[in-house]
This record gives sequence, structure tokens and C-alpha cells, in this order.
Amino acid sequence: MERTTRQKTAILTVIESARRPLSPQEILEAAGLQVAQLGIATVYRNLKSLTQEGRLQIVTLPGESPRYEPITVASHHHHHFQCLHCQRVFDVHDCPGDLKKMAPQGFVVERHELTLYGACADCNAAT
Amino acid sequence: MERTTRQKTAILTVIESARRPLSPQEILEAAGLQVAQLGIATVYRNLKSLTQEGRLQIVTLPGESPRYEPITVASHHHHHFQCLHCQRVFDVHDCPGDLKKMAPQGFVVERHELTLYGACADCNAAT
DNA sequence: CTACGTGCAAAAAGTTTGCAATCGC
DNA sequence: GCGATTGCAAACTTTTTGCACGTAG
Repeated sequence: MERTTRQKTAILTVIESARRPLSPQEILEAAGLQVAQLGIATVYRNLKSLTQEGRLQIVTLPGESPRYEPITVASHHHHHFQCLHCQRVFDVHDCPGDLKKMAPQGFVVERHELTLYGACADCNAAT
Repeated sequence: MERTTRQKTAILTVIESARRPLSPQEILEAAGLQVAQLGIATVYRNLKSLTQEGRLQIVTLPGESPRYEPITVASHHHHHFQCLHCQRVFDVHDCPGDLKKMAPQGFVVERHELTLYGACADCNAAT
């Protein structure tokens, strides 16, 4: 049911070859070089489906519009670590575990997302 | 140079009496009960100035438009819970604690953000 | 062939701005 | 009274949607 189109291929290629998160507008411009007449709506539709498929993740920085970057390790529950120096995002394969009791009375926790911020190994070594 | 207007007072009161971050739209609706004819532009202008004054902080969740919550002297480290049914966001005053050991070798954790997702008390009661 | 995916344009949602009228100090 | 602040509407930006056509499987 999922088709391989020139548009989807170009969009994914652009995102995977960038080594930083891209905005929808940047993706349109870069992928538009390969597929003329590429529409912004197609970019959004593909970003949404690729995100749901777990191939992309949304990077949300305060005061900025969302950016997208590839997820290389998928399938299992994991979290993220963002380096405050190089902005890169790393996977964290550990998990604090049972968080259900953290919620207030009457609340039911179904899932959670955790992002750690700090300095990555590379940036620590550089200082 | 900074004036006290009914609008600014109402907006700040609404945000400070909510125990969860509010969206500009929610603020407009709540403060509009006290100040008829309150315009959304006024809400945005006040949110911007109050944030710059350091009285409010922006809460940014992935895929969501920004929400605002007060910064008070009593402000402390806390997290957020988003209801998957009504989309509202609540404060969670609990914290899993020491997460430093979750990071990979060589990484230094400075801070973390945790978002729980599930059903809030209201939506649980409704089902 | 048969839908899923696309392009275009319009619509919706979110935010900012111009301007005359209003109101705090 | 003076000038900061407001309300309204229009402008802008970002994202979504409707619909007819193109095209992958």
C-alpha cells in the first residue's frame, strides 16, 4: 500500500544526506532541484507519513518552526539526548522505566518522551 | 513606562491561576470573561512583553503550538502531561530524579525534559 | 487497471502589524 | 494632555485539505 515515488525518494534523500535538521521549506527547495514542480503540500504529506513510520523525528526548538531529521535506529522504545553545544541528537537506549505513578490522581499514563540535554562525548573532549 | 491595564491584569491573572500552561487561544477565552472585547492581538502583545520581562515562560512541546506558564519565585523543576483526548497540558510536579547515568559513556547531562502522554482525569471520568 | 500519491489552489490555523480611538499616569 | 495600549481588520506565515489528474504496482 505504500508506494515509492520520485517525490518521496527525493525528500528522504535530502533529509538523510543533510547532517542537520531541515525545515519543510528547506526540504522543498533542496528536493525541488531533483523533482521540478514539487509542491509544498507533498513535502508536508510525506513528512507526516515518514514521521509516523518512524523514519523521521521532529526536532522542536523553542521559538522555531519544526525541523526534521532521520532516525537511524528505530523499532524499540528509546529516548534522546541533545547536545547543547553541537545541537546533535543522540539515541539513549536506557529508560527510567515505570513513570505511571508520576501523574496526578486520576490520570492514566500511556507513554512518555524524555529528552536529556547536556554535552556529548565529542564536545566534552573538545573542551 | 509600563502601564497597568485591565487587559494586562486579566491576562496575567488567568495564567497565574491556571495550574497548567495555557495556549494564547485559551488565555483569550478565559481573560475575555473579565474584559469583554478583548482582542487576540492584545493577548499576543502582552504574552510577548511578559515573557521578555521574565514573568512568563514558553512551554514548547513537539507538534504543538506554544503555551505559556508563569515564572514565580516558587517556580521549581517540573514536567508536563498531555492528554491524548483533549490535548490539554498539565503540570506534573514529580520527577524521576537522577537521570545522569542514563546517558552514554562520556556524555554529561545538564538537564532533562519529560513529557507524559495519556488520559487526564476529566477524560477518564467521561468514558 | 485501480487506487494511492501528486500538484494546484483555496482554506484553515497561528501570529504580526497598521492605524485610529482609548485610557493610564 | 501625552503617549503607551487597545481593538479591529488586514497582512503574513505555516500547515492542511479538496479535487482532478498522473502513475506505481
